Amino acid sequence: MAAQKDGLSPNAGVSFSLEEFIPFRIVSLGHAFSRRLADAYDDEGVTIPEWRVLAVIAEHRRIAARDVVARTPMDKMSVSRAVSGLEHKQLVERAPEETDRRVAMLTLTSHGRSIFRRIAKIALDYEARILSELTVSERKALCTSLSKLEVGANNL
Amino acid sequence: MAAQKDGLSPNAGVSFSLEEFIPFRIVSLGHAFSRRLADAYDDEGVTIPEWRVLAVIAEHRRIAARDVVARTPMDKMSVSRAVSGLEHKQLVERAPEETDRRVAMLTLTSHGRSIFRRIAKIALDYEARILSELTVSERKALCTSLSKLEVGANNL
DNA sequence: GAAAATTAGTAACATATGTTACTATTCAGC
DNA sequence: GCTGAATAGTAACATATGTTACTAATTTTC
Repeated sequence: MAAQKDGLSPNAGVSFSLEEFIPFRIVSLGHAFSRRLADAYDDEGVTIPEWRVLAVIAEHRRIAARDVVARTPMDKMSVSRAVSGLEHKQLVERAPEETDRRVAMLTLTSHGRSIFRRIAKIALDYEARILSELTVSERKALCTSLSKLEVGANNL
Repeated sequence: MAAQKDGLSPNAGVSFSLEEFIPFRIVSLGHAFSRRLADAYDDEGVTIPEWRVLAVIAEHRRIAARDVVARTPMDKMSVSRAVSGLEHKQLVERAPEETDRRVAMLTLTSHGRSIFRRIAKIALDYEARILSELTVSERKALCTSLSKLEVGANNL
């Protein structure tokens, strides 16, 4: 199991195992979550980026697209596309801002709110189920570690 | 900060904050890692899926494409494409298996090994830097929590 | 207060990724 | 040992995502 260090080893001098590489494990875990949650989105006819935008608008009630960009890892093009899709499905409304006509404030329609609630319910249930595998102290440790990693990921 | 529970709240009855939703935080963290590590791949002219395949071959010395599929969250088409790319760049060689001519065994060329070592070095350095933000016990707890979540993500 | 720089958002293009269906080969059952 | 199911891998297509460059509105600077 220990890595060979002789010159014949394909990875001579570097002991690297993808399956033990933490960033890879975290990315893979994220994929697994996404795949699982996709069922909930699909059932409601909503894509992943659309769901994210929906959730951010729901949380803030009224928010400009650029502020959605600031609160997610999505770029402004993804947000633009997601908003168009949501508007088409009549889940979101754009209200041009009088004081700055470049920005449009986004709000949910009542249909948008009910879709949001249905997906959020499923998402929270799923989160609760997977977290229930952890002890309370493990859960707390995970949260603080995630916070530290979030900071470090972008600054180190 | 507490969610309103009256009927006027856009998320009445559901207290959901995307930024606090653990699966979302893990996906976002994965994106941040990928973005950071992409610099190392780009410098060597290798894509993310190609790097993953490279790493798995390096670890096993000699492995069939289907077994790469089994060891990563990639589907067989992604692996097929990555292998083609790596073969084109002469980082990987395919050797048709005599006992079953459907499968081709993959090995690294010496050039492939040196590229692998360079990227692995950068990746391990990056991992070490971000993990250095955690205490030893936090690191251990993270590993066990990740293992539990990996199991739960696909089964719950 | 006009010209230059900045910002919000989108269009158009290129690239990447997922999906379906196919070929070639091997395996299983009879 | 022949027929039907299974497997490894890929081609061709559809969809999604990232990138660049643009428009329109606003702010800044002189």
